[in-house]
Amino acid sequence: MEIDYSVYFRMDSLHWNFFQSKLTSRKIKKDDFFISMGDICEYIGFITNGALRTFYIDNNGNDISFIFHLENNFFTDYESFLTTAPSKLFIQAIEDTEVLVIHKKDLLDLYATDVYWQVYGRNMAESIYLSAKKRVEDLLFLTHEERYLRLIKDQPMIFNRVPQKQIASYLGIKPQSLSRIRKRLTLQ
Amino acid sequence: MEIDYSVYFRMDSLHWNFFQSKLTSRKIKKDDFFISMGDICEYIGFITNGALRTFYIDNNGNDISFIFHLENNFFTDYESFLTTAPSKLFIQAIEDTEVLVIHKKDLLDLYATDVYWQVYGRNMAESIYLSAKKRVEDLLFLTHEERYLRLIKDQPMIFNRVPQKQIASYLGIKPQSLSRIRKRLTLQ
DNA sequence: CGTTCAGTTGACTAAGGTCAATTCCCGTGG
DNA sequence: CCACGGGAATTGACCTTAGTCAACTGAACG
Repeated sequence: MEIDYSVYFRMDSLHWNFFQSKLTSRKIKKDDFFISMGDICEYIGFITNGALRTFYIDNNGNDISFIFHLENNFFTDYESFLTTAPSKLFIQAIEDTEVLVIHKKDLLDLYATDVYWQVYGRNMAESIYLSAKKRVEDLLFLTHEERYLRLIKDQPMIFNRVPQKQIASYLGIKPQSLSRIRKRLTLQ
Repeated sequence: MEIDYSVYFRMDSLHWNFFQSKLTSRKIKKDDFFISMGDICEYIGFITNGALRTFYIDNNGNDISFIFHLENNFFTDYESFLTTAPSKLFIQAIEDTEVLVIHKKDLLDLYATDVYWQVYGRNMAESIYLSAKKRVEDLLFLTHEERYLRLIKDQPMIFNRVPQKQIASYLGIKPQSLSRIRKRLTLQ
């Protein structure tokens, strides 16, 4: 049984059939990297199975989670992809993962073929922007505790799949602090 | 003497001439609002003179600066513009300000006319994304003090033009804390 | 069975938040 | 021109919370 992913890509079946021919399937074993710092990211990917984590290693060697990607979601280092600059981050498989990827060259070809793909590309950039803006709002408005509670609400499945210290760095705090926040909440 | 803004818009003169015909000039007096919370933002603007500030009022009534816009830069509530949802923020003139604006309808018309404008729109979305991502990185990686120093480096002119408490909220701290950080730095 | 690493907990330190008083600056009106 | 009022900025005292360092627990895995 073949799963129809066109709904996730928001394409009608005509365009999907064409688009699908540009997609390559790839497996990434748990703990393997899709992108390492310094690489140039030439793909946009979609997870059909498994999970990835995007993270930074900062100047002090701290691992800082940027995004958790679960199945049926897109991922890429969009900055490196857009600017052809060396990536500042890592994308690593949290579990054995299967992805569909499209190469930048193929996407640019599509853009050149038909306005439909230009519109598609613009919508993609716009929706990626909206998620980044939401992240900024979270970081500006919410306390650490509120941020934790929101993550539970938005991505509850994450907590079964990634170690707590990686969640802590996503929230911008140390593992010890997250542990204390959790304790405080259970006592109430 | 008429100033040629085409360089800021990154357009060749042919497209600029056409685009310019869609632009409207508007004056915003100091302290007046370009957008208030609840409005739907239907314009993308460019500042030819003066300065604007985008900010939120959160649930507790706190004023939180989101972006400072100086002359020769674009501004909009891109989220409201894209989604046609009521704006969550305010855009207010810090000084008497002159702007050029294009209406969403006109921009969509342009998109429909020529792939050139589709590409233009995609590039715009992409570069807006990159600035939001940079903001996330700042908020995730830097201490308050480092964020303050980076702002001095990136937008030094801001400090002459907006009160310190508005800068504090941009950095995610209280005015008292910013005052103490400044003091700490002068003592060293 | 022992090693390893994540998570928890404790004691202490550092930093920001809160509340309040004071000073400074600037504009306005007498 | 001066006096006053109001808001911004600073400072102090105190509180709350996160960071740090270290010890301990527990589960996973070889």
